[in-house]
Amino acid sequence: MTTPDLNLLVTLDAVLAEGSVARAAKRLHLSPSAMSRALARLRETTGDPLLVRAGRALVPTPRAIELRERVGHLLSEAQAVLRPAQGLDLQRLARTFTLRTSEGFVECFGPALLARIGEQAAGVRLCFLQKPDKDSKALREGAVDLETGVVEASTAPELYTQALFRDHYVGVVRAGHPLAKGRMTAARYAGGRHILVSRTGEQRGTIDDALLPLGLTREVVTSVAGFSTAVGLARVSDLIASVPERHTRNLRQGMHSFALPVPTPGFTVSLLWHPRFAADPAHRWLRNLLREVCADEATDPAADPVR
DNA sequence: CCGAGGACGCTCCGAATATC
DNA sequence: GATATTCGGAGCGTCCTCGG
Repeated sequence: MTTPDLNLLVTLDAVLAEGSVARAAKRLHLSPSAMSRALARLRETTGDPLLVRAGRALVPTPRAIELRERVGHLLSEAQAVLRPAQGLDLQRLARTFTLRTSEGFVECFGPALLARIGEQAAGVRLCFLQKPDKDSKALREGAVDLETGVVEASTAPELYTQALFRDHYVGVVRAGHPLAKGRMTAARYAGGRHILVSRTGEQRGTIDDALLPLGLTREVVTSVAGFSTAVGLARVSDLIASVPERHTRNLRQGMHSFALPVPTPGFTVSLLWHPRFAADPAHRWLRNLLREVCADEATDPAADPVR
């Protein structure tokens, strides 16, 4: 198998960005005919016309539209690889990173993360944003540097992801709650009054689905948009909150937490970022720091009272 | 083993032609 | 008229062969 001419990537990027053979030629300091020939080679290599005539202008094919962004990122990465290495000077690094995190992440991992940043790079600031939806637009546009969350089928395919830790649901009630004494059973759990956490306002969730095969239903008294609200409400009432274990570890202090008496699927919380940042040394440093912090918290045996 | 020289392929260019 | 495409020729690098 012959290696494709990688110089064609530069040509492809120029042609797709300009949408014109003449302008792409100008950009790369070639003659229009040379660019036309290069486009012909690209067409042969990709097996797609890439740009087709529409009146006087050329318009991109669906394949060309699909490639446009990918090629741009590939080139910027390749250029970063070929650039002379510039050591990352953390002492002098002055930069604000914007992180869009899942609920409870800041409360759980923020203190350790900020402490490490303070030690290593005092000029770095973090800006944590709420995550009202799963839309990847902010990452794509560069408004957000990093995101944490569960990777789903709807997650934008161009994003890079790395698993941070596994999490699962636990139940939590106030200290001295009747459920805090005795053995927890599915029937006792289902018999209580519950807080449902739903970002979208849905009236049932995975726990209701898990109770169904046991012939049980639970009474949902109220639904709230966030885990911290649910825990806060459970702290001052007789309501039961069912929340992710890792994300609410700090929030549940002084309360009674228990393993759910019904099997519910665990989930993996991942780090997500856009390819544009893949080769950025400062961004890479922050990604490593986040991974370290999450790994450390995961291996802290004193931190998990629920088994 | 090494250098010279020819064959070949690739890419470039300018000019001519096609298309809208 | 503006732009894209095709054509023929030129320059350059690589590969192969051959002689020293």
